[in-house]
This record gives sequence, structure tokens and C-alpha cells, in this order.
Amino acid sequence: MRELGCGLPHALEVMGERWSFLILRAAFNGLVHFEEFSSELGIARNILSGRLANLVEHGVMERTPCEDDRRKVEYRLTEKGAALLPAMLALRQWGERYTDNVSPELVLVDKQDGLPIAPITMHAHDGREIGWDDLMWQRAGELADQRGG
Amino acid sequence: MRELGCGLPHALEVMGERWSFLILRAAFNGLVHFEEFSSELGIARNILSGRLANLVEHGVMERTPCEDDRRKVEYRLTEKGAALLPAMLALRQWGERYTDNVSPELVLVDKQDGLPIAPITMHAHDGREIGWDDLMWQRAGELADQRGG
DNA sequence: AAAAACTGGTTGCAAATCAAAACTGGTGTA
DNA sequence: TACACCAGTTTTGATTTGCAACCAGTTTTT
Repeated sequence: MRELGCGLPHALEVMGERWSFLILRAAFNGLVHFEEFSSELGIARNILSGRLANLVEHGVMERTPCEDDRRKVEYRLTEKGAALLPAMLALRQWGERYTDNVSPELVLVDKQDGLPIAPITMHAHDGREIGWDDLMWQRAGELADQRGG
Repeated sequence: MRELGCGLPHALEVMGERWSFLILRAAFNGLVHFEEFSSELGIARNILSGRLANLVEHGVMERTPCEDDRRKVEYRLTEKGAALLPAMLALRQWGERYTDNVSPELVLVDKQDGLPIAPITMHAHDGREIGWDDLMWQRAGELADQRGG
């Protein structure tokens, strides 16, 4: 899984294993302790252990022993981990759109007004919403100039 | 991998296996034949066979025998498959941001002006760009009203 | 027409990974 | 002191992955 000309292989190296994305989702939902992930996801303890170690190793999560109860440990998202939110939402939104009977019980809302966020979409450089049909691939070397430098 | 209250589990059921996302990327890049996927990705033929069958079964790709050369087959993205582009881009973009030395050789550009598309980001219902810190989870039943119905 | 080569697979087998259950060792609680 | 709790590790078996060889239709070459 080495260089194939874009960042996808690396992303998949970190997040592509089974359970990794569900662990991430659980972390976004506020879970922090090993037992919480274990019981929420129903994943085997040894697998969970390995996945968490992998996420920590790749800087997606951070493992810190709990101050007040030294049996416990906290796994928290790093900034790098939090940056996966758009990808996770896009994937989730896709799953919801193409599956019957999945109305999510938790929805992300804007703190300011309590309204759900917009679906993840693609935009041109100037902000216009844009779809697959409006796009084409271009070799990185041959890009049009941004015009105005 | 059943109901956990959102569409992510279903999305992962379809796309969560190893190679699936790389096959998808190859399809977005225009590959259509079995041999093309095989040699581009370096994936074992039996695995590729299984993955493609899975993607077809879940409606992400469509398998049609080639008219002009009846040895060949075409695998093409369906509308459901094309709808995975935002998720794929978000993932790829994350991989690029947090990995050294990955400048992609192919870039998606707007057909109209040849300029690269904007990074995938999150937006409030009214279009404001918004980040993880501006968001919170809300039980789906207790949503604020959109005001104006 | 026959031989060779190409395409999209399948089969068999070894290696790696996943998963369930039991166990461990440090820590807090009754 | 006894007991429960947390975060793992170990052990063992099942599943998945991957390589290599094989195969059956189709072109292509000779």
C-alpha cells in the first residue's frame, strides 16, 4: 500500500482496517474509556486494543492515563483525528441516503442556532456547488493559472 | 455490523473491506476492465474478483459485457457509486494533509474554468463554513425548528 | 484452420488476520 | 481483607487474504 499518486493509500493505511471508523465515530460521540468503546461497539477486546494502539501510533488519538482513577485511561481525538470528521460525515451521509430505515438518533448541529449542518458536498474554488459531472481530472503539472498574482 | 443509529455501519459494510476504496478511486480515474484494475492496483485476481462482485451486488458498480470484444467486461460506477466522491475526496485530502511528500499527480478540476475544486469542508445550514468546535450532537427528536413552514 | 495469446475469472493452499473466551495485574471499594 | 473493576494479554480456532496455477471462452496471428 505505497505511493499511488495521492493521499488515499495513506489514509486507508491508518483508517482502512475494520472497526477503525466505528471507533472514530464513537470517539466523536464522546466515548473515551476502553470499556466504553468495548461495550458500545461489541468489538473483541484484543482487536479493540490493537486498533486503538494503531490509531494512537498514527496520531489520530491520544492515550492518557486518568488522573483521578488510575485504573482508567482516556483515548481522545487529536487535531489530526478531528480532521477526519468531514470524511466520516460524507461516508455516513452516503450510507443514510442509500439505505432504508436509517434515521440517525444523533445529529450534528450548529452550536449557534441548533440547526443541523448541511450535507457534505463538493465546491468549485469560488464556492459554487459542483458535482461529478462538472469535473475532470488534470495532471498536476498542467493546471490552469489562478489568475491574479 | 448492524444498526448503530446511523448510516456509517452500512457504508462500511459496502466500502469497508480492504481494496474497495482503491478500486473506487481507480474507477473514478476511468478504469473499466478487470485487467486494468488488476495491474493498476496490484491486487490478487481472486480478491479483485470478490471485491468487484461485492461492489456490483451493493449497487456501487455495474458490470456489462463488452460489445466489441466479448472477452472483455466493463465495470462502471453507478449513480450510487459516483455519490461516494465527496467521501473519497475528503479521505484523500486528509491523507494528503497529514502525510509528507504526497503531491497527487491527478487533480480534480472544474470543467468550466480548469481550476482545482475547493477542499471538502463542513457547512452550517446557511452555508457558513464550520468546524468541529462549532458543533454538538443533538438527539434527532429534539431538533430546533427550521422556522418557516 | 490451427496455434497462440488474451480476458476474466476459479481453485487449492499457505500465511496472516480476526474473534471469543479465559486469564492477568494493577487499582479502587465495601 | 475480600471483592470488583479497568485495561489490557494470551490462547485457540475460524475467517480472510494473497499467491500461483489452472481454465474456458474469444480474438489474433500464422
